[in-house]
Parts: sequence; structure tokens; C-alpha cells
Amino acid sequence: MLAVSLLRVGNKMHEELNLFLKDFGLSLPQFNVLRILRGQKGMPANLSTINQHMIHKMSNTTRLIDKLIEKEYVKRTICSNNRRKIELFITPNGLSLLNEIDKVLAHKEAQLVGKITSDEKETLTTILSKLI
Amino acid sequence: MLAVSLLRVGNKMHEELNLFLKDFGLSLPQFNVLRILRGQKGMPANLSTINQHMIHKMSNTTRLIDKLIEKEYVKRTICSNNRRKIELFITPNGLSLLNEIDKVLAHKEAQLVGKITSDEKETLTTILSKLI
DNA sequence: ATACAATTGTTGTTATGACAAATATAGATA
DNA sequence: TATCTATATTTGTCATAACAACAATTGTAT
Repeated sequence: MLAVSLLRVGNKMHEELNLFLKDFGLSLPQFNVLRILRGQKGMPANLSTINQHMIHKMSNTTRLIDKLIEKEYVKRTICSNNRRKIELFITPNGLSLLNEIDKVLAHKEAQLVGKITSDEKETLTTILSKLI
Repeated sequence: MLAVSLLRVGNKMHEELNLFLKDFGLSLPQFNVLRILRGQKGMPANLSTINQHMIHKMSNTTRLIDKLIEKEYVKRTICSNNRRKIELFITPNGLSLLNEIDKVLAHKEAQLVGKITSDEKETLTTILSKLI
């Protein structure tokens, strides 16, 4: 069953990346949130923005970000225009951690998908994009 | 990043299948274990066998199977030749549940990967198999 | 203003995940 | 036999996921 194969491979990637990120004290979802925040380029992000880009559910995002704040990779303030909203920023600490990770991430990625050719990678990317 | 795309798609499949199985009172890992047991065709399986075939390799298999035993889909006995081992069987109840699920599963699968052509499905299967 | 609906986040609960340590049995060796 | 090592499963602990209920704030209609 194709859905199950996708599940399997996705899970393998999850396991491997989690293991990789463990050295940096991050879980995969935490890493993802940091990258989303970095992508904001200084603009604040609120929870729902992050949630849209994330893989997981909103209810846990608060607590996930709590962890990142504890580690001082993220700062949270209340939006002054709309006090329901919060504003999330990545800190300099967070940015430099991401930089550290970036240095070795490409190598890890290459290792993870190293068993297929570049052509296959391209094909795979195209097909996957249709499935999301 | 290709690994992340794989992750995303895998996660989507996970969510959708979990939702689908919820109607039958099963989680995805539980469903998987039942299918592994059915695949044994009457032969007993022990814990490590199941672990090898599982998607999430985990040390929680004992507790996962406890749940299936509670629901009377699985039976567990101690292997008489080697009393360290256990023998796991799917019950008639478990088999008929799987049959129920099978009736609608193909439809769900089609829906999940319906956005790509058969050719693409074949290609995808081939490439994925190289990544596992 | 006041009431009501919609939006945005937080918190509680239960189940599952990762990881490590503990238990039980079997087989080998002195 | 005593005991050491390997194997098979279970249990404990803590972090995270899924789901649901709640609280605060805002927007809108009367």
C-alpha cells in the first residue's frame, strides 16, 4: 500500500532527523518552529502563523514554544494591537544555533537520501509536492 | 529539503489513516500489529518478530499489545519451548475487524494518493523502496 | 452600552513515544 | 552445581501527541 510506504519512509526520516538534532538539544518540531521564525526575517509570528507552517496541531504549539523560550531561543510578547495575539521572535541565540546546525545538516540530508540518484530526487520532489 | 518533504507527506498519511481507523477504535500502530499477526496465517508471532515488522520500532510493544488484548483482538500465551518467549495470535474477533476495515480501506487509500497518476504511483513506489 | 459570536491562546487529560533499567529464562562454562 | 552471558520481555520515567474544554479579547449587531 502506497500510503503505508510513504508512512514508513516519513517515519524513517523522522527518526534519523530526531537523532541528528538530539546533539543540538532540539526535537524535530522544535527545530521546525525555529526555522519558521527565522524565515520571518525579523517580523514577529503569532501562533496560528506558525501552526499553518507546522506539521502538528495547535494545541501543543504553546507548550512546544514554552520549551524554546526556556532554552532562550525564542522570545514571546503580547501584540499591542490585538491583545489576544502573541508575537514570537527568534533570539540571537536561536539564530546562532540554527547556523551551527546548518553547517552539518546538508551532509545529513545527503546521507538520508543518498541511495537515489539526482534524477530520482527530482522526480520524487515533484510527485511529493502533489501529495501535500 | 527532500527529507522534510518526505516527513510532511508521511505525516499527512499518518494523520489521515489515524482518523480513518478511529472509527474502528484502533490506532495506526495497533492496526499494523493486527495486520502483522494476520500475516502469520495461524503461526504465532513473538514480540521481537513484531518489532521487526513494525513501523515505529519501540519498546512499548508490550503495552500496545495489552490494549489489543483488552479489546480481545489478540491472544497471548507463553511459548512452551522457550518460556522467555510469548506467542501472539490474532483472534477471530480481530480477523473480522480487519475484514471490516479492508472493505473500506482501499477507498481511503485511493483518496489519499488520488492526486497522482498510476504511472506516478509506480515510480513513487520504486523510489520509496530504495529509501527504506 | 450590552449581548453575542468569532478569534486566539492556554490548560487538562489521556495515550503514545523514546530511552533506560529491571526481570526472567536459557544456554554455556568452569 | 554455581555463575556468567545472552536473549526476550516487561516496567518505569519522562517528553510529546491527540483531543477537548476553557478563558480572554475583539468585533459586530442591536
